[in-house]
Amino acid sequence: MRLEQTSGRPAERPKRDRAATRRRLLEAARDLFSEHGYDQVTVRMIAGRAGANVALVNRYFGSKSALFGEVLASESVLPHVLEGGTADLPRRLAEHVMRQTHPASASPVSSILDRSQGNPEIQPIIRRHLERVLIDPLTGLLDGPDARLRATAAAFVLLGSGSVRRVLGLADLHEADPAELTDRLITMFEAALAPRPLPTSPEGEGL
Amino acid sequence: MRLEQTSGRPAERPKRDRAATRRRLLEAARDLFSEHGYDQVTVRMIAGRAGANVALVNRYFGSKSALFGEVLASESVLPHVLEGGTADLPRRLAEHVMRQTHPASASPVSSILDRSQGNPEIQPIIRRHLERVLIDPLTGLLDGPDARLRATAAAFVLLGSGSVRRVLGLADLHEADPAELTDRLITMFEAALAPRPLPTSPEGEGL
DNA sequence: TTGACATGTAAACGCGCGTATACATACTCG
DNA sequence: CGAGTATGTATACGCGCGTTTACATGTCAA
Repeated sequence: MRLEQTSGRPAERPKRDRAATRRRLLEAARDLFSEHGYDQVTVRMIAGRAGANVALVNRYFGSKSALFGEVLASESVLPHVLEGGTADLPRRLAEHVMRQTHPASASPVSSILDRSQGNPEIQPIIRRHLERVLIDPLTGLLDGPDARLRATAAAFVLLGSGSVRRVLGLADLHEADPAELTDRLITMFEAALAPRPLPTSPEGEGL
Repeated sequence: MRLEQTSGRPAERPKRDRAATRRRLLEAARDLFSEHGYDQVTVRMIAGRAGANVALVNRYFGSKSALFGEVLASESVLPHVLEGGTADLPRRLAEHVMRQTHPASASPVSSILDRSQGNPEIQPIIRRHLERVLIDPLTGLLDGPDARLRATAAAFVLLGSGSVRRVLGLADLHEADPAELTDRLITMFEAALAPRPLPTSPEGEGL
């Protein structure tokens, strides 16, 4: 009774294509959430961009927040950053942050998380996603004590760069020498992730 | 029936007291914005807590967003953190972050900024405030090159800790040894603020 | 005392939102 | 074909929001 075709060959898609419409809605939602954040995007905007009717959002996803959850579930925040062991991890994290400073290469989910943190309705969704794709894998990657704390400290920098991008804008970041900013981020991630806190500089080292 | 005639001493406040009402509205707004963030607070909630009529919000402040701006302007984010030179600065910043992890001692404005970053209507207000009370003073405090970039890198950690608090919650932070987390934050701020990027660890140092 | 003004109140406006309902049309298959 | 269903559409509901308007009442000076 479903749309399972009984024949072996792929049937011609009908003009009315549930799967395709659903996919278009999901992609439209991803793009819009990524650009404007959850609260600023209306279901009518999503339907409009997908070329679909508003009611289909609720028909296919149940609610706006459920659609948001599906968008997050369908994407991964840190594509390859967490693969490859810990040797080069601070550098890979730093380069990930640098990548987010160019909208063209920023990952949609990073932008979504940057821009959608306000609404309490989706806070548990965001929290679970962040733990699932960032905190938990990163914790698992780390040896030594306090792995979860160290992963959380690294999240300070990752999420903080998002706040800075959104609130302060990209101008300051683009004026900087990318190599130097990368190096600075690497040492910040090293300080966050080190098994034990790194020794602090002698007081008064000139800043 | 005037009991209090005009006299030399400060007259009794009238039952209808513009200044006091305004102040109550401002304080109610500060508390509510701090607890729930801009979007989640309605002008009716503010008026209710202040024991005032809704229309007075607009009469005295013009609009909800203007009231928000006044709240920010009336408070300082980093009370004494930026006073006292650079010698102990990373430690003072780290301790400021630690203080925010206990709601009782968190500064209202930090909470407001944590929770109100989504709405584009107030984004310029937040941006200006953050530059005025954080980025600019911090930049001025730093010697050496790239002062503004280094201040921005420190803002990564400051704002990131806010995101983590709001999204991930305080549980992970409270489970940690405060002294160790403080030390870790100190080294992270040192890495952010150092005149030149600190040397990176030899690759493969065990994480 | 009285009239003008400052302050506070009550009620509604207009809007956009997420969502639900009732209907229309394309497709499938006996 | 023709019934039955999957898919899409048009429209409205109900609500809460920020804001505005019209009015009431306390205050103070002349």
